[in-house]
Amino acid sequence: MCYPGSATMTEQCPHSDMTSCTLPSSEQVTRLIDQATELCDKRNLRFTRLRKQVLELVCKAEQPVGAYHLLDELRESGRSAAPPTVYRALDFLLEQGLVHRLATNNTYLACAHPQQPHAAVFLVCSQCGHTQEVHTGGVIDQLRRQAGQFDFAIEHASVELTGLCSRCRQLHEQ
Amino acid sequence: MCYPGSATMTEQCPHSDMTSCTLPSSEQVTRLIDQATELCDKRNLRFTRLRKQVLELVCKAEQPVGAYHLLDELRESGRSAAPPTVYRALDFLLEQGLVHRLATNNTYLACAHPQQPHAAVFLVCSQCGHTQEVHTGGVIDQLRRQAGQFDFAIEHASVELTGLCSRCRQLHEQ
DNA sequence: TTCGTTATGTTATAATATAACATTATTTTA
DNA sequence: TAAAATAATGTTATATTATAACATAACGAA
Ligand SMILES: [Zn+2]
Ligand SMILES: [Zn+2]
Ligand SMILES: [Zn+2]
Ligand SMILES: [Zn+2]
Repeated sequence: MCYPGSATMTEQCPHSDMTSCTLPSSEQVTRLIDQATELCDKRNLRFTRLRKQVLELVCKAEQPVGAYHLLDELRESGRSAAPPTVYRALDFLLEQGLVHRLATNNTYLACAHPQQPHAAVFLVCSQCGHTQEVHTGGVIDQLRRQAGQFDFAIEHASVELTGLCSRCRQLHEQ
Repeated sequence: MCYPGSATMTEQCPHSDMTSCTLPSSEQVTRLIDQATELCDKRNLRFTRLRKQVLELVCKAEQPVGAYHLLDELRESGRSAAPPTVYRALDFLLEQGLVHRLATNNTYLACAHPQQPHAAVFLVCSQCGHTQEVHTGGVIDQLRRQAGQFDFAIEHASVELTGLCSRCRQLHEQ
C-alpha cells in the first residue's frame, strides 16, 4: 500500500521503493484515518468506533489481511466480536472506497487514495505477500474500451497481478 | 465461453453475439474434449475418466460453475465423489490451462483456447452471470509493461471485469 | 510379476462468508 | 424532552469454499 502525501497520486507510487512502505508509520495511519473521518463526514455517514478500529487495523497491517485475522485482533483488543462484526465493518469501508478486497487471496487492504473513486491494479507478490496498489489510468481506460467493443459496461474491475516483487526477485536470482 | 473453430483466436471472439454461445452445442463440447485429449497425450499426462468427466461438465455448463455444483453433478451421475474429487480434477485442468478459475465468484469455466497458454480478460455479467473470455493481448502486454516499471514480474494475471452484458443492458434500458 | 508412482476414495476439518433475529445506539420528529 | 423511526452492533447458527491426511486402487516401468 502506498501512502498519499509523499508523492503525487499519479502513475508512480512512492511504493516503487519497497522499503519505504513495509511498515506504515503511525503518522501515515493517522493521516488515512483523518481522511476517512473527513470523507464520512462529508457523506453524512457514521464513522463509528468499530469502523474506525477496523480501518486502523487494516492500515497498520503491512500486508493485506484476512477477515478472520482482523477478527482476532478485534478480540485481542478486548472488544466482543464475531464474524459479522468484521464483515459488516469491511462492507462499509469497501462501499466507501476506504479499503479494497483482493479476490485472489481473500484479503483486504487500505486504499492508498480514498479521495476519489477509482479502479486500481494490484501487484501481489507470491513470495512475500507484499501488495502494491498502482493507479494506471491507461490500463483501466483500455479495458473499458475493449469491453465496450463487446458492448459490455464495466461496473467493477478486479485486476490482480501475481508475481515476484522487486526484492523477492533479487533474492531469488542470487 | 467462446469456442474455437468458428473464428480466429484473436481480439474478436465469436462471443460478441451472445446468443450464439449460451448453450454450447454437443459438437463444440466434443471438440473441446478432443483438444484436451490430444493436449494431454502430447504432454504425457493422464486424461482420466474423472478428469474428462469434470471437463465435460464444465464445458456443458452455459455459465461458470462452482466446485460444489460440479460435485453434485458427479454424484448424480452415479460416481462416488467428495470435495477432493472435484478439486483435484479442477487443479489438474487448471494446471493444464483447460479451465480457468474466476476469483471474483469462485467459479470455473472451460478455456476457449486451450492450445497455447495465455492470460485472458473475463467479462462477467453481474445480472445474468454470463461470462465471456476475451483475449486482448494488448491489455496483458500493457499490464506487463506497467508492472515492469515497478520491477514486478507477473506470473499470473487475474483480470475480471464485472458489469452488464449487452443483452442485460438492453433489457435494463427499456 | 514386482515395485514405484500416480490417481482416486474417504473422513475430517479448515477457512471464508452470510442469514436471522435480538439488542443497543443514534437520529428524527412530535 | 419523549416517543418513534432508523441505523448499527451483538449473538447464534449455518452456508459456502477449500484442504489435510491417510487408505486404497490403478497404472507404468523394470
Ligand atoms: Zn485505492
Ligand atoms: Zn516479495
Ligand atoms: Zn483461456
Ligand atoms: Zn447479462
